[in-house]
Amino acid sequence: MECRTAAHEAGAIATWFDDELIVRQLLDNDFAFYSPPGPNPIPAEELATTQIMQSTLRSPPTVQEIQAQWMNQQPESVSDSGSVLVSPSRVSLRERGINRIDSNKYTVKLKWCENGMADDGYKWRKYGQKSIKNSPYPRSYYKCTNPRCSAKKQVERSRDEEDIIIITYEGLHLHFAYPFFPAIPDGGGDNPPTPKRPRTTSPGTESGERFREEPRPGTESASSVLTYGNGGDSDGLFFMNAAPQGLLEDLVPFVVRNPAPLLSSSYAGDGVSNNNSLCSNSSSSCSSHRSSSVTSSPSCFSWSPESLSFL
DNA sequence: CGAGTTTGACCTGCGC
DNA sequence: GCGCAGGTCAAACTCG
Ligand SMILES: [Zn+2]
Repeated sequence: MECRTAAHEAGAIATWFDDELIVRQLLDNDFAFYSPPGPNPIPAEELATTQIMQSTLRSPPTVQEIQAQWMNQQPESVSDSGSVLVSPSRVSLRERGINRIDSNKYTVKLKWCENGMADDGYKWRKYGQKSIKNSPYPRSYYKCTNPRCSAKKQVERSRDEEDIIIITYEGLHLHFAYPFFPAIPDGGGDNPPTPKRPRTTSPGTESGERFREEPRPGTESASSVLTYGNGGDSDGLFFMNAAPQGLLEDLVPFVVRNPAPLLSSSYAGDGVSNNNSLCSNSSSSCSSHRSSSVTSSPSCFSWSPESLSFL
């Protein structure tokens, strides 16, 4: 509703390019504090492998990490259709589980994990849940808690594969991920970074609750699956390097649109923000109910081979 | 008490 | 026009 910003509409109508402009404007105006990405001390390559691996255990990979992965692994090219083709293992994102539904909508399939709380760095507030016609599982609706952000996401469990969660992202984030803001007064856009993990909620909710029907013991398993650990909000330093684009999208979109080094063209693509959410966190944790609130996202979110695998 | 979740009601689009 | 299904609202409730 009101949240829906011009960016949102523009995206729907035209292309995300418009959004980009808007976002940029916002950035210029509102995010003065934004500091340009600093050079990454760690070689991208290591970052990719090392950090991501580590993050798997403790915290969700950051955009930076993912970015690095992509940069290293794939010099890919983008097809006009919006899907990205990767080289080495060149598989289109579509094949990897990322599908572009609309100019500003993407779906991501994630493997569900049980405990971790994967946080995509953004806070989400659940505003609805609906049972879907041919699915035994309900779909949850989330909005970014930032009042100026129109990003939304829908989380539902795949009826075919119970351990797969399908997340549909819609809209761009017009702000940085929380962790990224040190102590910004506020104007920043989002709320100040929360040092503690207030409630990371969503995790529970999304999947937890809805899916909680049966907390699946760590199904995550898959070896090549990237699972986000939780790190709470903290890790989300998404886009530290990603310059302005950082705020816009999280990983996927990022990847989608900038398969190439995002440093340059940044998001000219379409945008979408994605976060990930999902997973329940086991009931135990999240489910506790609101475990949080805002959540970030699900507990652990893992990119399965089918979805996105950086490794 | 504030922030977030839950959940039924309401709204809207679409097919018949 | 009607009914269904999906999406959103908002009051009530929970938790820290
Ligand atoms: Zn947002």
